[in-house]
Amino acid sequence: MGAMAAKKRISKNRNTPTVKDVAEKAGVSTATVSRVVSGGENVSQHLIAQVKQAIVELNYRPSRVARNLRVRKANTVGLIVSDIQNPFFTSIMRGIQDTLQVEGIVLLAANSDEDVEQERIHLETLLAEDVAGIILAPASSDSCTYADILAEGIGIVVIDRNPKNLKVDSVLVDNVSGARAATEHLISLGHERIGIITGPKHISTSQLRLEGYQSALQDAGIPFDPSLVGMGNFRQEGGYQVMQALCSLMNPPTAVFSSNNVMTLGALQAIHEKCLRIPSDIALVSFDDMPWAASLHPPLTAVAQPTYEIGTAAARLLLDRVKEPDRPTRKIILESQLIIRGSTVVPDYD
Amino acid sequence: MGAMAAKKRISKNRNTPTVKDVAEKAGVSTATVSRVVSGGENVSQHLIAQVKQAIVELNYRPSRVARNLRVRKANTVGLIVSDIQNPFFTSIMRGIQDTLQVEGIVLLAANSDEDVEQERIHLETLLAEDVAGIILAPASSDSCTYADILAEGIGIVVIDRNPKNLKVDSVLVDNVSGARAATEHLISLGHERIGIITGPKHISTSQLRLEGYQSALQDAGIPFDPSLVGMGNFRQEGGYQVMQALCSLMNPPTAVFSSNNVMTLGALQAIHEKCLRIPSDIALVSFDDMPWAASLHPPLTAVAQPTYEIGTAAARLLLDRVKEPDRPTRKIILESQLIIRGSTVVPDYD
DNA sequence: GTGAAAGCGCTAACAA
DNA sequence: TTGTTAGCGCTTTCAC
Repeated sequence: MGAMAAKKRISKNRNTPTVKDVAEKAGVSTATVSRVVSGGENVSQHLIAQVKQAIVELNYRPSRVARNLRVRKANTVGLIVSDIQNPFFTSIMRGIQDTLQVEGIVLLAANSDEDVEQERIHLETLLAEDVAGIILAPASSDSCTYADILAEGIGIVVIDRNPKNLKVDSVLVDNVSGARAATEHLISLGHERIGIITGPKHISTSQLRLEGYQSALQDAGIPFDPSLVGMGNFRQEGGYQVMQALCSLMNPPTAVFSSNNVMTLGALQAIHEKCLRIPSDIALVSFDDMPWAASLHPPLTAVAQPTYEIGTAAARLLLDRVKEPDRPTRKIILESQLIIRGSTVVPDYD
Repeated sequence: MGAMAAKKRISKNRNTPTVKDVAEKAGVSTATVSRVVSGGENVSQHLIAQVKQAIVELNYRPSRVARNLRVRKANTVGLIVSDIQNPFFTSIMRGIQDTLQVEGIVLLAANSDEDVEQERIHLETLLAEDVAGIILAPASSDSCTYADILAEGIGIVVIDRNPKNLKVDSVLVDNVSGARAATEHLISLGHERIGIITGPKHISTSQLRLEGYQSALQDAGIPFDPSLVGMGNFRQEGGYQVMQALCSLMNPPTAVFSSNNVMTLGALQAIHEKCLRIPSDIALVSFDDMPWAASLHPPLTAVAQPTYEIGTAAARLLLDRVKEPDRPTRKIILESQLIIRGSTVVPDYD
């Protein structure tokens, strides 16, 4: 009975105490410990104090995974993006984390590298990991790819891209109108030969941005010239190569719309190498506003996407879905915003 | 016995099948199912086939969390960085993920925002989440902050920064020599008034980079001028403000060393606003090489850190530590590399 | 108000 | 080779 009894009673080899240890130390049952941990409803003040002390003394920390197993409820959410290094996605991730943290949910982050096979592996892993739900920037536009995942009955929300016919919650940006705004801006400045650096055909955002570009041209009565369209790969080299090609045209464009942020970096390199001046020799607009855009010389005109909000909205949709699995699916479309800077317009000095 | 018996036997309300369901369907015990799932040792071909078929038919997927609970072994690792949006950290994260994925380990990523309190919350969460280990870019240089975490007996490796007297594995970059190389480079170009934008005093990398800067000056016999030292906050505005201040000096520097990538973005803005030319009016070197560095005009001279390797090394250290908790701690110091571009040197056109 | 006991999905002795 | 059983750490009826 001596409180000083030199009893080192730690369950198992690992030295982390369990409910059992706490119960023993406090002289109560594990049920009581559990009650105290979860708020102390229906427990006498007396025992609460006793248990709390034992908890402190043992430095007890309840295992969430054991709890989750018991209550059949996960507190993890999975995220799969195509490029974790792209500021577009990290900002989204930030929004997701901030929203989930409030609910005590942690994020398992994975990277598909735009590769359907990798994506599939990660999806499997996350399912096996018993996540509460998954937020996904799909690498494939083919909804069949995700058919069996959906059959799994797990909450899923797609962001940025939306595979056709996929019946899930989604958070998207109005790519068409964003691209149209960018193109119209160039047209309003008097440009008529406007190039575009597009992304891979199979990615919906590429298609939609091209669509916006084309519709702006059409509305302005400017004929569409296929030679001004260069397909990049959403990577830096892609932007570089396409821009080089555009500049080498017999009749090069006077302005270019780059439909993704990292391709813009490549495009800039090509422009600098050719010693062209922005915007006088060539004007440039980019889809995606990035932290470095304002630090360029001249600063970059860009279509800003509400990245952080995409993240918070997606997280919220997922939480709702988990709570209410049978609710009708929702599609949230956020607006982009054209931010005009020096890469298209020479600033007035009055 | 009819295979067509319309028995919908799914355990629990959630419709995901368990070992039990598979066992029942295959007409074997759960133990056999478990054996088949884990490789099929000591199971007859006959039953293996039977079980596998049941698994496919039910679309069974073993719960890793249940498994982990049973075998007392986690397959998650936690990562806490101070800014998940900083390319420096995303690249590290990439290295970590690529290394862990091979071992079937998934990453729980969290963001401390350079805030000790947030960091503490995340540490607690990760511990409760029963992670196998934690990779941490510490927000505090005070090792006391982490004392009780270490007492937890969990594997932990720190990256980028190293709190004094903290006995854990670490992966660091040689900040002093990196900063010295940058400064020496400027000196070799004939600069004598060299400014520096430092980070917060309490972050070790700030101190060390300042140290490298000072030692280079000293070696060159250039007196240290405190008015040329401006303390930023490792954020963009910080770099902007410090650069503005430096440029407004009676006798402004002819070159500046910015000791962190995002502050460099702010510095660039300030330089452009003042319509100064790089490198003729002011030369600029940055610690951290970033994807956009080569796309600037002129491209940015920078001290490149082996970010991806930091990640892989940290992951490897952690895996080793988990396997062998009592091994002596190791400190890995990686070299940085000065990449000379146009922001310090006008390229030759021969 | 409190405890005993069952069980979440899984694995690992131990028996057979 | 296969099944029975106990138990990982936790919560939650159900008795008392």
